[in-house]
Amino acid sequence: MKTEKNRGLLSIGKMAKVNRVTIATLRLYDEMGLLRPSYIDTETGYRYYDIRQTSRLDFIRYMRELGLSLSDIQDLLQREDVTLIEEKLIEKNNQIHQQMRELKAMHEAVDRTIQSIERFRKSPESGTISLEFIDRRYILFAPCVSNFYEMGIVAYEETIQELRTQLIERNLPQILSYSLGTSVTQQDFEEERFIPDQVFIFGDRQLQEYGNNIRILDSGMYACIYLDNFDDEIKCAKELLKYCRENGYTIAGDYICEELTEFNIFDTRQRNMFLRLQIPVTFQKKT
Amino acid sequence: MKTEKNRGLLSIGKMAKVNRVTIATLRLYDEMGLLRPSYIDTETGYRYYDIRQTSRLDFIRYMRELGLSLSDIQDLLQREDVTLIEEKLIEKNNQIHQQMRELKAMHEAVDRTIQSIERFRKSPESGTISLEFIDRRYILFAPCVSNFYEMGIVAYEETIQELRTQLIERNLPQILSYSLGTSVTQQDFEEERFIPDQVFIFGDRQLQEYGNNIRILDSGMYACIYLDNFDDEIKCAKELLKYCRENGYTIAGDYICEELTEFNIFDTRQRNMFLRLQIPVTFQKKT
DNA sequence: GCAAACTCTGCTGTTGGATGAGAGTTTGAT
DNA sequence: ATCAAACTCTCATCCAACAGCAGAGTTTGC
Repeated sequence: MKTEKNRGLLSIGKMAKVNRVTIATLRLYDEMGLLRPSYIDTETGYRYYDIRQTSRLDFIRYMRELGLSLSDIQDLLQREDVTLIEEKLIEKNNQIHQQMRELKAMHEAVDRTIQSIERFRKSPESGTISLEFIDRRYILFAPCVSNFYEMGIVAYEETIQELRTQLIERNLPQILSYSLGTSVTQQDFEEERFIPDQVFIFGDRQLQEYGNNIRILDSGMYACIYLDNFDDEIKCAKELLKYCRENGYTIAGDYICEELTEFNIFDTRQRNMFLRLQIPVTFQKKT
Repeated sequence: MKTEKNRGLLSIGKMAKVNRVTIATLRLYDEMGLLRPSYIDTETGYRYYDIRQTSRLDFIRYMRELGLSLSDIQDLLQREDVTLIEEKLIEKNNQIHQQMRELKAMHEAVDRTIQSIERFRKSPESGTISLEFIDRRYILFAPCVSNFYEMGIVAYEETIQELRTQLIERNLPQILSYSLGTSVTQQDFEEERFIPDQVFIFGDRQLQEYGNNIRILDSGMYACIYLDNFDDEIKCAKELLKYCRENGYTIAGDYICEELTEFNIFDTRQRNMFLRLQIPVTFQKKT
């Protein structure tokens, strides 16, 4: 009934429509003291807003977009200090830079995972032996704390924990977005002693920035064998070694087991992996 | 008391520590069926996990980082379909690109706001007349729907709504991060008729990509007067016109009122603005 | 054998709203 | 003036993804 006091003012619904917010939001802001309606009908409790209050609402939404909480905003509004706002903005700009870096890292991690899936899908049949040129690789390694060839998969998982710790220390994305590898020293391998030396992840050039425990696997020809079962590793590795000897290849470095984990999530009993065992080799040049 | 069944398994606390999650999180995942403990003691209800379950937990956390909800993840896990996961990852990569763009836009918006505050802080005293070179500016405009010189500030706010609509249509950041302006056509202005022609925001080059309602304000010399009160605009504009005439400047385009809004948030009764009125001028070249 | 550390269930709290019930109010068309 | 439609009020509940607590029971290590 009152048409005197709210002349030129907007009902909550109109205010909401004009500013593209919901009525609930306006009520919340009122309750929190962020944006009090210009006039409230004391009898009906109806809220009426002044169109000029849009600027304050703008401010609130802008600060929200910048990631400030409503109570932070309330604080800013109460203090009426532009310098403080400027500080928040500058801080926000730094945050944005940080977020951009994180986003980039995430992007790379996702790419790696996609590649890994593709590769898994297209890897050759189990038992296939091949001779491949493999480009230089950068790895982040940890020494093996237990012999998982003897102690089984649980020991392997424990060993990986150490690697995980290193990833966390370096603020790197978690293990799932990398492929894993283990090595046996050349000497042990040639004498057919399967003693794990290192466990590692394969990264890219940028890994070099992360200081310790980084190693480069040189580019070159590798004798490889593919298999899909952790349990057959030693058998296949020996087969590969025999193959190298029969063909007169010279072993040129540590034995490597590369693990494309795919997603070992559907069966908790066993890692569902695909392995590519690798022996770096060189050849007698024909002179 | 039971030490048979949980041999080699981890209590919830150890599992939490190893994976750097909280106990509460593990309990939640159990409840939701995302990660059921390997063994539960039926008498005590104690949960025991297998170290191999870390891989599943890894997956959950990886997907969480990618922004999937727990129920989405549950879905993925139940379907056991790697293709689906790959799709999600590709989708996520697109999202990341989008986010990067948004972040960049936000960064620019924040920068603009900071600049605006700085400028406000350092603007000269009210009433100051100056002659300035102003560089080319890009504006996004809307025609004025009402004469706010006659109808007052409420009409002005209504006019701005139209501009706001355009910003939203173009997915541009909200009004607060731009400075506003209004114009009067050269002819009207010279004949001292204050009829608003356009209302607009000042943007940057990129604005050109946004199609319609974009206009360029040419670079050149402008006669300017600063003031801090909306109500004095016409008075000051006339003064500025008089000044131009007395000095023999030739008016070379539309009259512009640039509004540095600062933050008009602390006093809801009135926009707390700082205005720079501008008349583009040219001079008789001395020959 | 005993204390310390751990774990259980069930509850509440968090943020920034969304949604809904049930009652009352305003608006616009007749 | 009337009546329905549209609007608004308060109060309550719900969301996601946990965090934290209380009070009771359990395991561990010395």
